[in-house]
Amino acid sequence: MPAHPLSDPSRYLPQAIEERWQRHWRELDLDDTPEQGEGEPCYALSMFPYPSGSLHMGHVRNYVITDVYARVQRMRGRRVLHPMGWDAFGLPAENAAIERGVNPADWTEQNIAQMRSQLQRLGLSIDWKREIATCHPDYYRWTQWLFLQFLDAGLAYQKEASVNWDPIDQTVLANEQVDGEGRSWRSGAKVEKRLLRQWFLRITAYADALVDDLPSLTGWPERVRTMQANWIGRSEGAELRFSVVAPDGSAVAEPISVFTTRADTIYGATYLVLAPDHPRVESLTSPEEALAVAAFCDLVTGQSEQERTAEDRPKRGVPLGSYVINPASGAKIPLWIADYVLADYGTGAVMGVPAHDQRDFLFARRHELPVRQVIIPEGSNAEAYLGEAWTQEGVLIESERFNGLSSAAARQAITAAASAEGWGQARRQYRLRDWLISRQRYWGCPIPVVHCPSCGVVPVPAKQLPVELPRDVAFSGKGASPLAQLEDWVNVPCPRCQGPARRETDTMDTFMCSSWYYLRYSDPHCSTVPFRREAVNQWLPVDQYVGGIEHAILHLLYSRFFTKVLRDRGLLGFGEPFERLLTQGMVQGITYRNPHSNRYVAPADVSDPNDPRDPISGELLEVSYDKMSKSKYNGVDPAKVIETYGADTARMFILFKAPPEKDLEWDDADVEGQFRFLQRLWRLVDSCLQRGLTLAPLAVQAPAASEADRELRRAVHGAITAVQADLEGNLQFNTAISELMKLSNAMAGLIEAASPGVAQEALRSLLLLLAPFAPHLAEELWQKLGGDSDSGGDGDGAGSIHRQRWPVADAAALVRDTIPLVIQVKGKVRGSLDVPADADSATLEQLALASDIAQKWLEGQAPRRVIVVPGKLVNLVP
RNA sequence: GGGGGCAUGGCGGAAUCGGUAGACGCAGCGGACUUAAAAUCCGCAGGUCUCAAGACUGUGGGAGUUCAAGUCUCCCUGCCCCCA
Repeated sequence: MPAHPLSDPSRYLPQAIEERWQRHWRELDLDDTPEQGEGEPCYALSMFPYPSGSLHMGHVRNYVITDVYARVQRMRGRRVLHPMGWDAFGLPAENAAIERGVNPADWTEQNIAQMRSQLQRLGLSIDWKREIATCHPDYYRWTQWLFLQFLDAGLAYQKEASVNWDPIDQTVLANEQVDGEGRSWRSGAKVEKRLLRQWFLRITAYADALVDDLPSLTGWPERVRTMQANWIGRSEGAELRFSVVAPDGSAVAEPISVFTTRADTIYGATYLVLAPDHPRVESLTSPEEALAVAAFCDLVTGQSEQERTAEDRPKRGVPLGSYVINPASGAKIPLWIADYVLADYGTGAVMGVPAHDQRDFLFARRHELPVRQVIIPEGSNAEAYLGEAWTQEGVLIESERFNGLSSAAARQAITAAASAEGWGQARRQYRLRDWLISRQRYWGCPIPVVHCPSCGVVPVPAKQLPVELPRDVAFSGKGASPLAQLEDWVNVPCPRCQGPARRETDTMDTFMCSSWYYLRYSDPHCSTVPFRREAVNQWLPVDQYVGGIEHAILHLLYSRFFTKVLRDRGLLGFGEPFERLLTQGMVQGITYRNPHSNRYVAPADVSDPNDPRDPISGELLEVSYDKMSKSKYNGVDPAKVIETYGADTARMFILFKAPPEKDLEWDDADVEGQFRFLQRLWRLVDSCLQRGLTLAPLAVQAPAASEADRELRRAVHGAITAVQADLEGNLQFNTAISELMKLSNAMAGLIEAASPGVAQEALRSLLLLLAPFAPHLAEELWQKLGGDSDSGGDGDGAGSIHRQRWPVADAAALVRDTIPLVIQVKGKVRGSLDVPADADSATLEQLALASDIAQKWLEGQAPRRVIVVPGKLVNLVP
């Protein structure tokens, strides 16, 4: 008769132990942040989630990675801050309000409660006493306070701007929230251009600092640094001024400036183009062209920036009827407007050099403008010119005093001449533009200013913060922001003159809220300032930040910007928020697609995974691993996995299956395999207990002498060394876990033959190494073995394995008497030989030459050359 | 088009400095236990040839440097990501 599973002590039942230990740890306040005491502070941070209501595998991966890091650091004696919070403002809450009539605040709170309890089942060592949510007034009060800091510093301003308007969500989007096809990142709608008065943060003022500090971020992936540098897009060039000839032939006082990185091509400029919304278009349009120009401007207004600048689109434009003078050659060239020139990029005007710019070339050909070649490839002649733009560097021709110069030399010479003669100067240009932060939405942080007819924009005084979101609001989903419709809330006295005034009804981009949350965790309940200087300077910069690559530009750039501004305001003692960054890969689910019907099939409906067939038509299905999503039926619910296998298996699997930065393919069979490993550990400890082996102090310490003892100690200390190496530098959890498997395999074979002291050391080390990865099982086995009775004299050690110190490898245990020496002949491995570990090169050479292997392969000849790599191999070259 | 990255068994992935390629796991195969199955335990396993011992071959393809190349250099092909 088999024993009842629950009463069978030889079975590992995670459900029976995990909740119990989680309760025990809470009672011990195990995860509290030690504000004082010994040990270096260490800040381990995961990117906080949006409280959508359900935890997905991407979250699990993110938080487990950070948790293992945090637990290892604690065991190594550091004081660790490991907090969690909620990026809680945003559109889904408001959409829920519109669709289902629930209050966004209530909806969000419910979701937070649900996700928190799901997270807690993972056994994360998070200090929940420091939990924050960006939608709570005691948090967003400080977001508003920080906004006022930006306002005071001249870094927040309002501007009438052509903005990205999302017709579905009825709101304005930042450039970063519009994808390459001109669609909203959230609704997927084609974005339109609209002219509205908006709030901006002057991130461009920090463009240089944001680029220049990138090389110092050595703990960041190269990829992310490159992406940020490209996003900022700094280029060195020149601003050149063209004087203007009005349609009636008269000179105009104000010249037009262009920015170019190719000042060397100035003699090739045969026309000049303004953006259709450039402020001078109207005044420089001749009466004859007025109708065509107005029609063209109308056409362009409806297009997104991406549409206008796409390379594969025809370059459309119309002439204004005015002319400008090429400042270098003195030639009179026509002035045009074209859709591919953007008003807010550079000066809103570009010089057209068709011979040396592909876009200009296409435009010139379409509109029959002259092409004038002024650069030739070095070593060629002018005749070699083909029917395409020559966009590379070369040597100047047809450029008067600059003929014969190289492109690089000419850029300097021409810029210097322009500067001396007053028609230009060197200039830096950025792709980055100011950050649009206004949102015409309810569920966001209100912008704390009042518009007064007599005083203008007046900041809400700090002591009146927060400007609270009113709770009772009607959500129709149409027209203006719900806040704008609340007259009671909108109408307030001006803080300065007390006259009637109106509140700002825009709320902030949620990226504002998430640009400083990592500072708040240092003292999350402080009610006098957003963060105390001593607290942030103690804990920050963040030692290890973990999150998805999708934030490589948005969140990570904004956070760096905030940090630098706050440093310059004297509020922080550092200029970069995140010292080390790990961008974890996606979790992908097995995806079955019918290539004929183009429909997805749920894995549960596929009866034989080795021969996947459509359950209806019987057609062969295509198998791939894709990002988990509802529409592909390929999602795996973390709650179900925890229910079936326990949190420890989920944690181990997710860490073992792939290196953290790589995409991870979820595979049920591999999860099963991971569960089996934990069961083997359980049985290993169980069999030790059966034989009376525990972690209780031994009365007599027998000297470790047997071969089994030496071998076991070698395995133990080899594992400690290897795991240590995997956790330093790049966090290689996958190989760390494989080392644990190797150790457990070795112990299964050796522990019975080992003496009690050595066996104890092995058990103890295995469990300590396991503790960060599978905290519940490690604790259970530790307590079963009576580990606390052997807490090594550390008074703090009692109560939990998680208060123990990380094991230290004993180098002496790794020493071997003999090692296998590889014998190569002409670089090919021909065999190996056991040799004394401490043999010197000369001895190794002699041993190798005397070996049977050498006899066989050298056929009695003396080798021409012998290479000895001590401890590794001997290569004999005949 | 520009920038960045990747390519290793049936699969996920290992392999500090150039030094025994394929650790660890999944799937597979064989065996033990069992009436049987599951679970568990033991073993095999890159490919080709061979009864075997063994030999040859092998890290996307091609060249090069080296005593020695998955690792370094150049070229090509394919895939992924970012920006256009």
